[in-house]
Amino acid sequence: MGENGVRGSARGTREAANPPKILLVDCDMFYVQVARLEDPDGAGKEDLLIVGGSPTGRGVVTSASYGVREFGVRSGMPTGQALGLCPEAKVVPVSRKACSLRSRQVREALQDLSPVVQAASIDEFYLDLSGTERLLHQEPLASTAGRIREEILSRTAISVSIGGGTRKLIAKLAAGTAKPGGVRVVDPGQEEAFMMSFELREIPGIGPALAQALEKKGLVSVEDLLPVDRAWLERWLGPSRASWLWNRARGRDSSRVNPSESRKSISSERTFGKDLSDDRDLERELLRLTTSVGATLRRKGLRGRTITVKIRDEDFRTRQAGHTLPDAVEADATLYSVAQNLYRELRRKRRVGVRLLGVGISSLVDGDSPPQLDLFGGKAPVEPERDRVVSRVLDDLRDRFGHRAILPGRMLENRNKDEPEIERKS
DNA sequence: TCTGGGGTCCTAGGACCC
DNA sequence: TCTGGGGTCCTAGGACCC
Repeated sequence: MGENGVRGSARGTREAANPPKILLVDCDMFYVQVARLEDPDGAGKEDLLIVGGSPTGRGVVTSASYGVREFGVRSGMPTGQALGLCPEAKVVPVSRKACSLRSRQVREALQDLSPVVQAASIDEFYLDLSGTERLLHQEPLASTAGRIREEILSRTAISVSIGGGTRKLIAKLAAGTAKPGGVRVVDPGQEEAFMMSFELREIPGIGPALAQALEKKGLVSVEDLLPVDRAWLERWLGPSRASWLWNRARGRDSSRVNPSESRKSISSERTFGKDLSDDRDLERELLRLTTSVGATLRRKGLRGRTITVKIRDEDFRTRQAGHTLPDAVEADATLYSVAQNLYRELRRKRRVGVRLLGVGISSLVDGDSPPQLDLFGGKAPVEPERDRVVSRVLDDLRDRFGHRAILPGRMLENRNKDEPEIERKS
């Protein structure tokens, strides 16, 4: 946090001589690009393209082409509303598989070009090029960024925009001004001047809630905030949030480019086409979601201790319940028995129609790390080895015969007769 | 036209231990 | 019989991001 006393520190002195060189590589309307690349004759030929959920159901826009954005369409907007603004647009579904594949290709290409790469999201990557001056023969950062952009385009067919500066925050905001398909670097020392061109709500970390609270105090732009008395800010927001905001508005950000951010949680959730009330229906969905979370968990070689169930009621009120086990687990049987108890507890408290159901797992550890030992060694394991074996065998069968082939027992009764024949993958 | 799905981080209160 | 703080873990909720 406190970035203020940096001037006299070792870091400050080092930086004055050799300022950090941070880039943010941001894929332009990523989901739209991927949809076009996957279907060059269909989506590839549409100028007005929306990627997202179905307009008749409860879908929202994941990403829209620039042509569509001119009509005021934004991501997160209900697809029906988007079509109201831009009736000519074509809507196609998101292909998560294709998107993660393309994302990985971009990341791998960047890793060939830069020593330190951090994936910040599916379509954003931070690069730290500090200390590469000799390697790059003192090439200006903007030229390096331009070369990286061209290289990524030719190797992955994905167009990116790149922002650069001495801080992640500066690089991120600069990338936003470079879109689409451009490069923008803020020179060292120009950070505060650069920040002056933004409204507070454009600063990453200032969302709708804080932006609105600031606006009520008459603070809309960065310029509005700079002269504000720091002590007043602390009385209003508390010391920690005040200092965060104080620094952000000045372009100060102490976070580093960290290539090895490990995953903290895995979850799966679903909004139903129509609200569900029947517990049998809901528990069947719960089982599906749990199995999906379990499969991801095991595929990544992880186990987890905390299981969470989330319900969004028909009135959009969201409730959550969680339980932490003494040992990390991975088998569907364990996950489901905990999830079912949590689900029933939530339903006992409030029984109305359910719009969304979700299951998550956190407190993750490597699957091969030893279980927590208790001093007397006599504790029964939370999860029988047999259950783990069963889950892994089912994972393997699903891999070979498709995920519809093996459904949990309770689901078999409800299998639809007109589902496609089981396909054998090569 | 009502509001997706995948995440991260922070806060605050209570339990529990020393 | 009464009275401490500090640290850590767990839980629920909420803000925020893409």
